Order: sequence, then C-alpha cells, then structure tokens
Amino acid sequence: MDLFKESLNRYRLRRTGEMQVDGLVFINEHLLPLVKRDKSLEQLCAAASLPGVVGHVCGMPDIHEGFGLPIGGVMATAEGGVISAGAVGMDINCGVRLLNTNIQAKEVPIPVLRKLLQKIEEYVPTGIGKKSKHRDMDGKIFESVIYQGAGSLIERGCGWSDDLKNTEEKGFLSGASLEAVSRKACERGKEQLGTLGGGNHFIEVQIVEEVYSRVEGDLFGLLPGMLAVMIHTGSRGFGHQICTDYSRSLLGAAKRHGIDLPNRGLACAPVDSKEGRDYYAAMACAVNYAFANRQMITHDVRRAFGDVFGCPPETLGLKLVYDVAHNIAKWEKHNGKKILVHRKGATRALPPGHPQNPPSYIETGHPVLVPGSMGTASYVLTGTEKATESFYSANHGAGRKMSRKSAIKEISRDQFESSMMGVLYNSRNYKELLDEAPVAYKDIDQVVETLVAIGMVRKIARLRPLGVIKGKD
DNA sequence: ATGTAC
Repeated sequence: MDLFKESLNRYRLRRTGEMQVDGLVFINEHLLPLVKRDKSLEQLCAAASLPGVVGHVCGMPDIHEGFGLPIGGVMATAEGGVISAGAVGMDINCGVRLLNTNIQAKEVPIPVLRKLLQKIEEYVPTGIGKKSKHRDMDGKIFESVIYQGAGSLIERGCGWSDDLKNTEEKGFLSGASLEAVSRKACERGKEQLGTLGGGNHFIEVQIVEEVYSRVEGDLFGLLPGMLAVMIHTGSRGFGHQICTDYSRSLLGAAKRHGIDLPNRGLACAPVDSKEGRDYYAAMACAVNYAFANRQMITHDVRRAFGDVFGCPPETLGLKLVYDVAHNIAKWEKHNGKKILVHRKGATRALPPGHPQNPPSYIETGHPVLVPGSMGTASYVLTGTEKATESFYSANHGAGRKMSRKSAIKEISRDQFESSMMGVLYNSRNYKELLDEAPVAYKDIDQVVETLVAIGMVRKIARLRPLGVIKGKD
C-alpha cells in the first residue's frame, strides 16, 4: 500500500494494481496509527477498484474497518458505474438530528433532568429488537412512511411543518419501491417505527457549551448555556434486513455482470441494471423509514418535555436544527456531473451558497451534526468550498478505536465510570454499556480538528452531554 | 448496526 503525506492532514493512497482512482485520507499524525491497526485503508483501496468509481475514494479522520467500505468512507460512482450495499452500510440512513430549546441548563436541576430522561424512555423504546409503542402506525401508515418519509408523520400530527425543511432531502428520497423489498424486511419494519435501537444509537440531553461563531449559532438557535437534544438512530431492522438481502443478491449480480469483486462486502451491480435499480429502490425505502423514525422520536421527545415542564412543547423551543444522514447513497451533481455518492459513516457538508441547502441556511451552509461517543462532546459544524475532494463530506463522529469485543474485555469499571463523570445515563449495570464506552472511541476533538485545520469544515458549536439514553437489552 | 443463523 502506497500512502504518503501530500499536505497538512491529507494523505494520498496512490493507485496500484486494480485501483481505478487514488484514495485520499484526511487524518492527522495522532490518529493515523489507530487507523493503521485495522484494515480500513486496504478497504479503501479495494473500493477504488470498483467499476465506474470517480474522483477519489475518501477516508475521513474517524475511519475504521467495516463490512465492505470502511466506516468513515466516501465513494462516488459515475452513471454506468456500480452501486454497492456494503458502501452504504447495514444501518441505511443511520443519522442524527438536533433539537434546540429555549431552556437554560442551569435552571434544570438534576432530579428534573433525571425525570426528563425517564419520560423520554417511557415514550421511546430502546434496545435491540424493541417494538414500537405507536401501534396505530402499522399497515397503511407504514406504506406512506416508505414513500413519503418524515412528511407522512408530520401530516398525521407527529411533528411541526418546519421540521421538513430542516431535514436533509426534506426527509424523503424519491425512487422508493416496496416491490424491491422482501416481506421479511417489511414485517420487521412495521413494528419498529419510533424506536431507538442499540449500539451507538442514543438520545442525549446536552448543554451548548461553546459557540465558536455567533452568526451561525444564532441562526441555528444554539446559544451558550441552553439545553439541546440530539437523536442518533437509523432504519432499525428494516434497513438491516434490506442490506442483508441485497448483500447476497448483489454477489450474484456482480458475477452475472462480469464484475471482479475485491471482497464480498463490496458486492455491487451496475446502477442501471435490474439488481442495481432494485437495490436503490429498496435503499430509498429504508432512507425514508429512517427519516420517519427520527421524526417519530422527535415527536415523543417533545411530548416528554411538555409533560415534565408542564407546558406545550412549542413554548420550550424544541425546533429541529437539522437532520443529517450518515449512511446513504445519493445522486448529486459535482463539477457539472451527476454521480452516485456513497457515504458510509460520513456526513454531507454543503458549503455556503450551495443550492441544495435549505433556504434558511443558504448563507451559512446547513448544520453538520457530528456526535461524539457517549460521555464526550458533540459538534455542530458547517461545510466549506474546500471539501470538493470529498464531494462535500465530513466525518460522522469520533469513530471506534476498539472493537466491541475488546472494549468489553479490556475496559475496567473505574475507567468507565471516570469517563462518564457528570453525565447521567440509563443503566445501573455499567457492563452493558462497556462496548460504547468513551475510551473505545477516538478523541472527537482530534477528529474534528483534523478537518478544521485543513479548512474543510468550520466549528460552530460544541455540545456536552448532561444525560444520555442508550439502547440496552 | 442487527430478533448476532441459511
């Protein structure tokens, strides 16, 4: 593997062997050794060998090994190129949304915060395999969610009209078709709308700890000392099943279309083939489902705030700052060409003035939401014109540095508890949260500063967790 | 990430 430093925090993986394009890795000296311990750079090289890949295959500073494309990877293909399920990820449209509030954190004593977390948990089922409490949301409503995304729920009173304009793609991707989705996936999906899930998914009550740029902070409704709520979840068992189904069928498709796969995780088919079109249609279903899932949880979080503070939720602010997808493939125009950008553990980060920004954020660029690990800070960023090489993408979080298995084995109780000082969390048994312990993740400040130093993103605000809800069994 | 199994 031929990796060399080209400029500050920017490394080139030069084309060798089957690679069609170079790779670019945005990383600093502190993070690079962590990345070299796993197979993520090899996985970038493998992705660079797929037919029709264009530009550079990119690695973000939070990159780590995944199934197919590494998490923290961006791969774009041209019309006539391929689409790959493993380059989107298991959790299709895993993403983050942020709500602001007009509540001063210092006015909320710990017992009230605890009550708030309990009330949210009462409304939002958390953990693997959990089912929706919105039993009225199955059947017909499932179908409208699949085709209309978050808007379908807002029409039904589970949200405010402004929510949609502050959601990436207005909460819906066109081209969805349930005909491309297995019955099994639908059965799983129907039962899980409005559930959090497990793993790195969370709902956090945060304090706006620092605002770096007043103009954007004011525009996003993020003022120092105020409470905010961050929601991190995706398409649950629905998207997972779709990825599982297509990872298999795309293997056969690749073979039929004469594509020599570097590994099974990158199973793919030409975008204009039957299999490629079907995967896109199924992925769009899961994208819309995930936007709706975050919308439903938003609705439940607002209800919980209203209950605990004893007033209508809209009097507490609770406006949707933004909602971004972290795992998605989308047709976008770059340099005048229509390309299919696969982002897996990467966030779109449009620069100011870009027409795809919502009108209210056109002057600044939309908020880029980057969650830290449980117990550590999250960031709100904006994109810049310098991120053209990554197709206007930024990192999606801190990124793991330990596997779940080794985290459970190696992290002590003392280490866990000291890393969670000052943060409420919903478990008495620290062991069930060990795989998500802050020490299992890279340093979020290092990760964010890597891109800030290059000028690919700007810091707007830093949010510190006060209370976190994680999924557990 | 995930009813951690075809």
